[in-house]
Amino acid sequence: MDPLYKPQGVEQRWQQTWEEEGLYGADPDAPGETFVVMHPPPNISGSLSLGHCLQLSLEDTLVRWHRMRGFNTLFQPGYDHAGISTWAAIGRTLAEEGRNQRDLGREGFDAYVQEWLERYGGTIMSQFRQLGASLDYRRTRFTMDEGYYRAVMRWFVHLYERGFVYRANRIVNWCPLDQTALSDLEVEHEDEDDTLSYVRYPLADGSGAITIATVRPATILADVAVAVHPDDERYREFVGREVVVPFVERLVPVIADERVEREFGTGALKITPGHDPTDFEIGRDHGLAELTVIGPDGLMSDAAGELAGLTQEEAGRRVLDWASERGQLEKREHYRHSVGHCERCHSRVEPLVMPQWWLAMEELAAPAIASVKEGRVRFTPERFARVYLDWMENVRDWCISRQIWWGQRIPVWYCPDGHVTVAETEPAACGDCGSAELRQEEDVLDTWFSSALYPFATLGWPDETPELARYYPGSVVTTAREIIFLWIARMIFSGLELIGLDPYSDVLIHSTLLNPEGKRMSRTYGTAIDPEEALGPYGADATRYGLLKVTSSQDPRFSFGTIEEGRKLANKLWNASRLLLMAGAAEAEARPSSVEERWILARIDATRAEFEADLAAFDFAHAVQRLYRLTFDDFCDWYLESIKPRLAEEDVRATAFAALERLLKLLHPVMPHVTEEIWTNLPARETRLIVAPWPEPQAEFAADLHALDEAQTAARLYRRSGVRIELGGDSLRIFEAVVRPSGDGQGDVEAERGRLRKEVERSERMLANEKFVANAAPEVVEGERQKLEQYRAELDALG
RNA sequence: GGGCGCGUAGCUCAGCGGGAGAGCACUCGCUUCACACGCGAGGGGUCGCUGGUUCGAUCCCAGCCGCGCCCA
Repeated sequence: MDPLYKPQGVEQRWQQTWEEEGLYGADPDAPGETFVVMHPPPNISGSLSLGHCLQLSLEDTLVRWHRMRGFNTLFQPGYDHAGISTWAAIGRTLAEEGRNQRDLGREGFDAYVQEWLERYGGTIMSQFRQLGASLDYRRTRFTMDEGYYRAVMRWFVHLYERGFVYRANRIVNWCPLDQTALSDLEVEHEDEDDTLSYVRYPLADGSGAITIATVRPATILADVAVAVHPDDERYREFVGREVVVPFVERLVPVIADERVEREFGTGALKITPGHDPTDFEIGRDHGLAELTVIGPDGLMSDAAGELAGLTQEEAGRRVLDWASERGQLEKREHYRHSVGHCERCHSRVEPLVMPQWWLAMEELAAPAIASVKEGRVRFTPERFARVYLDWMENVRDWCISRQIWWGQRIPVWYCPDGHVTVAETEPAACGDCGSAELRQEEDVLDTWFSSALYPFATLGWPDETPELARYYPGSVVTTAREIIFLWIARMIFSGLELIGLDPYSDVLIHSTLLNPEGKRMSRTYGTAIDPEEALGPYGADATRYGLLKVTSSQDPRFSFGTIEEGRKLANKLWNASRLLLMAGAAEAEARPSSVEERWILARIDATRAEFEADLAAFDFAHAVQRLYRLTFDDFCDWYLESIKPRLAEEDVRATAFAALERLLKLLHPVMPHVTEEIWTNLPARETRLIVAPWPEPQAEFAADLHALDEAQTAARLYRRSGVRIELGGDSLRIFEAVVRPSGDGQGDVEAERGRLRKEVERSERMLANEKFVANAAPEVVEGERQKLEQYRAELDALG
């Protein structure tokens, strides 16, 4: 064994061995309580980031821990077709060649994306393996594979038959670049500088005018009303009268509606149901027409008459010029407001009225709200339950159709007579008229529509497979904050709707890793750190440790510091093991004959209990910190140093190996490779650590948990000042073995006395405060009294 | 506009009512027979600011000031 532990090579060897020996495999026929983690399937449109590694590290720690505890574990891998994301990514690649997706044709695009899939899909799975993630790779699923596709079709038809899916002409978020509708959740709001134009709309009878403020003057062409707040005194007399829309000179009514913000602009709002979501709702309630003057390409449409074909900016200028010439442009002012953008291509989203497929949410949401309210699904940290509930309780219908070619095609067929047939597979004839001339709906489904089925579609649903029976519902799902609505909420309601059970009991929202500058890691902005930068030089174990160490804060800035700490821990373990192995073989059996041996066994067991509690609470940062302290302080600094003089005794070595085995077991879920490598070097070791049983509680040595206190106190004093306090028996022996004191032990006694006198004074002052003694908790006062006694005793010991 | 989180040592972060902590970095000492990628010691902080509650506040409350995120 080399004095320096080098993870390179070792890690890969174990990853291969574990997988080849089938130790990652989930067996539905095997015994044991189940523990299931469905790893959120990454998009095939990219490679992994360190953020993914963090997520994978905490999942794998939980999975390995449960596997060792004898659970029947399934750690499910897969990847996501990621509809618009992949569509946009491929679009960017094609654009460099001067082409676009639609140039390829629908089949050509499918072929192109297959290549893409093999390339990125392969990279992703090899990155999973490189981190030591013990996923059952044989079960890798893809959200567009044949079985999964069938599940999505069943889901759609089910919802259609329940009356939840419907097609309607409503306002949608339209991405003019990707040429598709988006759901509300796929729109990013960003603040932008704009100009607010105040335009006068004359009353039809010429008796005055009403001024509105708009940032989109081009849409004036599609105005169908002006609205004011019903309680707004300024405009009360205008309600019910007609005004003339500038440029198009159309007569439209002035209406009253409570949704108008009185404080915005002049308090009068132009109503354009065809191009604004709020106006759309107001329009529907007032029975107004839905005129559109902007086309799917974001340019002015034919309906814009002489302005057809112009950009909105140019059209807006023309409209304002028109108003200005007639004295109807009152003023223009700077205005900063939030504008919707496509989250994938960042184009400005165009609200347009068009037919799309929708999922009615209210009835589906109700049981999913109850699951969280009643604690069947728990969020960690708890506050995210509130975030989930706030959204679910106000959830709006979900636009599920997309006008791209990548995704599950909506299973709806139309005949020439306009009849609609909905079926899981292509029907032979129209369900209404029997016509064989069927044309399938061109649209595909929102990628999240299929992701919603992940916890059971991966297990073979809608077939009744052994996997489905065994591994649904699952246990824990972990994800980033922004995925709560997109995925978590949808998995819960779809699981409840189709199977009647929540998909998991725990939702763990993990921290979002920032780059060292405090910016979000993003591959497109070049602010991401490639996992290879950590995995290459430090190895997977150190990377896992370092990432877990930092999961207690919400948005930690990435630094190599904690990974370096992990590397040190691996190296320390390695060398501690070398010490024991070089001392000679012995069977691993706890046969403690001295207090420090009983003490380390007690310390390991106490840490085991605390570590278990930490993991149960998903507190990985503290869990990992405990292992570091146990290894460095307890095991190496005190235990190994104190038994060194007796390592020739076989019983001492036997106990040491037993202790080391327990230590390795505790560390394995966090640092699987180095622990397995050491394990395999231990004498007479035949099993694999990955499937070795988790340590049972060991209470028989608990009485000695504090047995080294005296020696440790003496060591602190001696190391600080050179002063030796009188020790006897075991404490003296351990002190001398660990500290190896030299010199006369006189040291700076006077300085120590001074330090202790100060402590005594502080303590006495506190206890002399009647209000403290009267008001503080009794145990606090008692604690202070004991400290005072301790200081006085130490002062006496110095003579 | 609504909501949430975070400001603690040079850096990354713990602590969250009773004497300010860790790792890294820095200074000093030590080649000591597992590890010098080691061991030991040390310097370094008005715990963002201002009020309040309390015998006692980094911790609780309120208001500011910065940073970040989510929703609309």
